Amino acid sequence: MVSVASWNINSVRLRMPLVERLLDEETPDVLCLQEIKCEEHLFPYEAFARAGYQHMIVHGQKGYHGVATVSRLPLREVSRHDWQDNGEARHVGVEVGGAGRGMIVENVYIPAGGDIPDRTLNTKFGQKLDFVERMTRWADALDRPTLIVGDFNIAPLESDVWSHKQLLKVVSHTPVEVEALTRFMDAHGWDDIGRRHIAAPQRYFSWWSYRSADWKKNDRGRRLDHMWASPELAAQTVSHRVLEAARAWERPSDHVPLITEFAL
DNA sequence: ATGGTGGGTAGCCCA
Repeated sequence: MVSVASWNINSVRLRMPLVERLLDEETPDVLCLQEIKCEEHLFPYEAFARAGYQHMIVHGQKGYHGVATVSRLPLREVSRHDWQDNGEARHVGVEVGGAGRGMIVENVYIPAGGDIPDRTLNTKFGQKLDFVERMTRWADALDRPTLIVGDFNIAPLESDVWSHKQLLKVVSHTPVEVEALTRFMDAHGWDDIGRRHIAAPQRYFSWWSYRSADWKKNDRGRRLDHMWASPELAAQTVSHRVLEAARAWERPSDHVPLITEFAL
């Protein structure tokens, strides 16, 4: 069994106690973090090593974005793409286990894309679409079973949001974003592990805005975080969970962790 | 229709 978790942590240094709680309670073999918000030399390497996660691949930058993959099993970095071509740290790819025959785990943080869903009025929205388009070209050439996880910042299905109708013009759920993400899915034939285990139209959210007096009561969530795999790898999944309780932990991230177990 | 909160870091950007 190998388990992989993904979590947009929104500052790894501030929320290291929450990360330690997750590692202690769930003991995933691999944890992919997004929005670590620190440079590589400021990453809390010692705390992860103390928790039993001695293998760490960090792609950080000052103040914004940044991803890290930590593991109890040996890791080897295989790629570090800049799909936006602007120097932001939003991806790292690793191989878990033996070189050439281990599991490929791609950890990605797709840009949020700003507030206005129009690339002529909002550069960031165009950058988001271009980022997904470059991912699509990359996925088209993949030649190994791969797992890709992270904050995609797109909720593609109607049941991935609290109100399909009210979010159609809200960045993260617009048709143009969903179409771009669908092209990415089709380029490799990715299997959406989340929806394999919690089939639509069941409620499935991974993010609730901080800008709500009571996130739980209103439950205006969205599924922005995903775990997608090559079909042969997805067929080996035995469980998938959304740790919704983590949204109520002390000083929480606005995202919650996802965990998938593989029978490998 | 609007603004609401949170994090990093230095006078705003990003989510």
